[in-house]
Amino acid sequence: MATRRRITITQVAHAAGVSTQTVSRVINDRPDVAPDTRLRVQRVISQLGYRPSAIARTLIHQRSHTLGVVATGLDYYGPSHTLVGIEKQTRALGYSLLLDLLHHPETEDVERIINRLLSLHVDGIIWAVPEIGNNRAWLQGKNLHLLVPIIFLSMEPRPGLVVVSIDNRRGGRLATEHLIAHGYRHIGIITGPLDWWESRQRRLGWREALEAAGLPAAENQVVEGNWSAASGEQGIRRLLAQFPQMDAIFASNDQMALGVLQTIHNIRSRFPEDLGVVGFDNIPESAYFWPALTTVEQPLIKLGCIAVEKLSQMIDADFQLGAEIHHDSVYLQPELVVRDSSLFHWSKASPISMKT
Amino acid sequence: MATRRRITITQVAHAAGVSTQTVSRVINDRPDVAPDTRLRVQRVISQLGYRPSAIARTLIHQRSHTLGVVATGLDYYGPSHTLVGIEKQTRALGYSLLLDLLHHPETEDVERIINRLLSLHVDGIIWAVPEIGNNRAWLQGKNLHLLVPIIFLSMEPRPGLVVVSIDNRRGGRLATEHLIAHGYRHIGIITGPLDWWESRQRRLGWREALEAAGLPAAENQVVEGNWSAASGEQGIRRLLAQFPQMDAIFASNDQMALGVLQTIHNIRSRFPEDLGVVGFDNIPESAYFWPALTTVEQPLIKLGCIAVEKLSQMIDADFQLGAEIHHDSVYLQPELVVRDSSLFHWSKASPISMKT
DNA sequence: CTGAAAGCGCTTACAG
DNA sequence: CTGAAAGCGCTTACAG
Repeated sequence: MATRRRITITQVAHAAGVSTQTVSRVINDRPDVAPDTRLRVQRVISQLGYRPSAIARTLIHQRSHTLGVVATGLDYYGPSHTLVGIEKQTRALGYSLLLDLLHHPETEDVERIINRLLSLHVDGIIWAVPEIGNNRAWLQGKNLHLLVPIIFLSMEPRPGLVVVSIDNRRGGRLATEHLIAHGYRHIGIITGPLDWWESRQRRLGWREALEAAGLPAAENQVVEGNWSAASGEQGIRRLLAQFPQMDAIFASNDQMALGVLQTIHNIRSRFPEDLGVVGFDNIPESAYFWPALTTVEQPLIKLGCIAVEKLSQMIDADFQLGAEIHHDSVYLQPELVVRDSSLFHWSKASPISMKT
Repeated sequence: MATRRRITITQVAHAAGVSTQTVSRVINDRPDVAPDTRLRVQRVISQLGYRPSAIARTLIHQRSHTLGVVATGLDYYGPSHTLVGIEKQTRALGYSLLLDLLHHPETEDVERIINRLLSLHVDGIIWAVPEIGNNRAWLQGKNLHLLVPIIFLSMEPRPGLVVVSIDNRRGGRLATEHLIAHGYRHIGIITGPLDWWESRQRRLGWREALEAAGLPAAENQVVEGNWSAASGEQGIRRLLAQFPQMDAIFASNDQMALGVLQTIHNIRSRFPEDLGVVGFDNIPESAYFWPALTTVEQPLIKLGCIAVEKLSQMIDADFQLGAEIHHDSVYLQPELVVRDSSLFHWSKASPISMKT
């Protein structure tokens, strides 16, 4: 075993009968090498299968061309989709990606993770963990900037931090305004867990839309879910009890909306003639719910891309490779996707949903 | 800018008035350090916020404690769930994870990716890309073993390679046997893309079950999908036309099953009284489809964990840290999850699906 | 118990 | 156009 040996520049130099500097010049495409020398070296390189060590280069250049991403909840559509965007742009900009998943995003020991990332010389960090409860407390007193450029996803803007978020509040407003525009007047909400910043933002949007329309937005119209379809089911049952005049519901994600739809089918006492339903996320499945779900689409891939893009600019500025840029936080706008679930009498509809 | 400076061992040594060796001994918990020296050094370390460079250590030890994972399709449940398992076990074993996503898993230039991973000194690679068409051709002629330990997920076993897979064939059989046991006799299938090895395995299981029961498994019972709900819809429509006596259907994943369910609702000409439906994957949503979907659950987290576990053993053997182990390929067994969609007359059911 | 020397794989001045 | 020397941050023998 372990006949596995890394070919080094020294071996290449030796085999080609030149110094390591010359090999280095060839690798890095420097012009100051005699054409035949270059050719000879190149031949030896491909013959030996020489691969320059990025690790050694990191040590010299004090730059690893590696980014660290800290994420969580990859079993949900939002986080995994965001990660795809992050990875894509990371690669496009020539970086490698170190992945860290939190299993307890509210409580996990953040210190240890950052330390590991720093010991690996990452050039920057993407903090893709949702803001939950007090899980930003570790930011207090820390002077992160002095350690490494870092960009945050989906959290409340804070002075001194660069944050890229979806405008969840706007999303909640879009969903609710749509329902109002279609004649619904008694609109309940199943929120996400309310210690999530994003959940509160969506609820805020819901409330603003109702108030702007002069409609009630009372406590009995609100139920808290936990993003799961099961909590959507519990939510709708509770709402039916405490808000019987309800004629529409904004579920804060598509899974919970799905739970609502199934429950309506199962109960089939009062509806389903006239309960409007809007979700949030536009997961690929939602177009095939029964009825097809009206929902709010978030530009998640774009979110990941822009985060990496900005982080890269911060890094470059740090290395003085680019102009000094002012780094503002950014909000990306979600979009409403209208389908059958928010149109009156969808349950009777059949031509509406027919595809060819 | 760039007042950001990494604290080095030299600075710590200087500040503590000792040599770098002594600092090194303290960091690595060596016993041969005078108690007061140790204390003094430790204090300087935490005061300065010194973080030993994993990069420098990699160079010396010829071991990075980093694994590379090459994956794809993270927007689907299977791949992202598998990644969660991989990351979890990677962390548990003290490794870091370098993530590479392929955007064109059938054609992408694999050489470049492996080269990058090798230049980053990964200790091992997890190849979590499904086997599609000829996308294992690059294995030919390569002596990967000589480069780095590598483990493959979900592909046809090949001599000399270590592979960990879900037993998709068994899964297809489970699904079909279940339908047969519940009285269905004319069972169609919507397969995944047939250039996927996993799709073919699931179809094989379907066929075996039918043949074992003396039931027909003819070409007109088979339609090829592409994993999307939309292709499920197209699939069921085609099947209805070419296999009109069909009374049940095995959709090779839950998304396609969802497309089937919605289409049945939309058409509502012949059924839905009596079409049994079974999916594959057990995505969290499937319990809330209408009707709740019977499906086949794959132990994906476990798949990821076991892959990393085995890879780690291969690495240790390579470094002669452990005994020489014989590395067999492994099949993990999926399990059937029975819900309403495969029980007669589910569409009339309501008490069945009632939850409290 | 402690430290001067050499080296991991590479690159950056510097000298010729 | 080319190479000997020094160094990135750390550790491993080796000597005391």
